[in-house]
Amino acid sequence: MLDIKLLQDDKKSVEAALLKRVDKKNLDLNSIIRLDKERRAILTKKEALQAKRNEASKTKPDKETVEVMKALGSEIKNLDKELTEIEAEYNSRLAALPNIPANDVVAGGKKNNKILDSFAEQPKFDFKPKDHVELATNLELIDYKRSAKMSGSGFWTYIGNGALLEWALLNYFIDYHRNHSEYEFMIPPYLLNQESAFISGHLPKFKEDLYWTEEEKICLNATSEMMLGNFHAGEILAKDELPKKYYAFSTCFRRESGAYRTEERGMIRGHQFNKIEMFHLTVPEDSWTSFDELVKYAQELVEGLDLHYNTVQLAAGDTGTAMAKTIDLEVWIPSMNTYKEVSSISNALDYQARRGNIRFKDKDSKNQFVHTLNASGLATSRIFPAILEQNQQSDGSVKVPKKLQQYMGGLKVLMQK
RNA sequence: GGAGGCGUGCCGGAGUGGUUGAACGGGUCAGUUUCGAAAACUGAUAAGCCAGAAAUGGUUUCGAGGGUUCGAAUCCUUCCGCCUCCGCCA
Repeated sequence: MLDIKLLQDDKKSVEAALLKRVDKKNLDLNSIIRLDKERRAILTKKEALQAKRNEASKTKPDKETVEVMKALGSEIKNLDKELTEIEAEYNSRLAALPNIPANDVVAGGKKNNKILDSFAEQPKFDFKPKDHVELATNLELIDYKRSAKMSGSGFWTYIGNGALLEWALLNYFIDYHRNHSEYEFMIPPYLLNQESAFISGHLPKFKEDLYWTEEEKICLNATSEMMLGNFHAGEILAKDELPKKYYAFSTCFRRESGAYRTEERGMIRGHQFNKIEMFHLTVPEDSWTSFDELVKYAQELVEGLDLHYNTVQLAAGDTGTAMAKTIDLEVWIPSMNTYKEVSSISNALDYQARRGNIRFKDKDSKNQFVHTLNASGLATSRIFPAILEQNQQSDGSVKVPKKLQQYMGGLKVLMQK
């Protein structure tokens, strides 16, 4: 949610910034400003009448006054109705505006994404490399077939050493975060209500991408960012409580309806995957420092596994609605001859905090919105195939990254039984 | 699943239709006092919105929504949350 005052005061620069990510024909700031004007006019009128009524109601009124107030009451009611309608329209239009991209975020869509950095060499194979589905099946790490039987396509079961590898990854992530004592570990519920999904910015836009229960109006989380963003909703934090830094584990659920399924085989895009998410709440002046820290931590996690990946700054149009700036870490998937996101690091500035009404008292005891940031740290579902594919050897075996071996009873190589 | 109770400010806790944004107590902050501190005393201490350059004024909010009324924290209603007892399951 953007600040309406920003629109009122400096429509031109807001518009210019938003055009970096939205088509001109889809951007109508004037109507929002107009609705806001109308809204305030009616509100002022209504409040004047209410003041009159309150004055008369301070003591028991006489018969005559009661009659006058009756009429006044119905007038207030009418204004109120009018106001409710305008506000609904106003709010939904304002809420639909995406965040203002940061200054250094370039305009346009995916094709304008820019590689900032690249880690390690792209592995070369002197044999025909297999894709991760084949590797995982041959090495009996994952059972795709039986999973489809039980749950449908897009689900998988980790079996044996595969389950061990998955768990090793999570342990590696968690142990890494545990070294940073200011971070608090969280395991939130996986189901959340509609209001929370709105606050996190996933409603209304991503309704179709979430799994909803039939009876109750709650959905499975698509990322624990949804939970962490809501954890402090409605609160006013003390300044010395900030920054708050969390890392949370959750299994994430996404319908991915109609998406990409054919080329993205196996576990590149599934309905269920495991993820550790980092999340910061900061004072505004510190949020970019936090951003750099999150980028660094996410990078260190991938680098610890010796995987070749790129650090990519997203163009405005490819950045999530709520975010002012996003950097993705994209790991090399040889079979697809492409790079796939394993971590997305974003600064939402006050956009989410405004929706969630998360504030802090500044040094003048004024309440200000906090800034929120999130970053995967990391999701397993793309790291797992990257490990299989990048570390495969000519005999079909796969080397276990050094950092993971301690979590797998010293196992160094995954081999066919 | 059945029966009952409860939801008020940072916290505890009054308040059952008329100057109640809310008694009282605690906390916190500031001041007085003190060499300093404690104690005591005095004062301050919610948020949103609207108008205003500001001072300030207005308005809304007592779990959330709707209703009754000239007037609602107080009455009705729906929803949400919490608690207790019984049952059921582990």
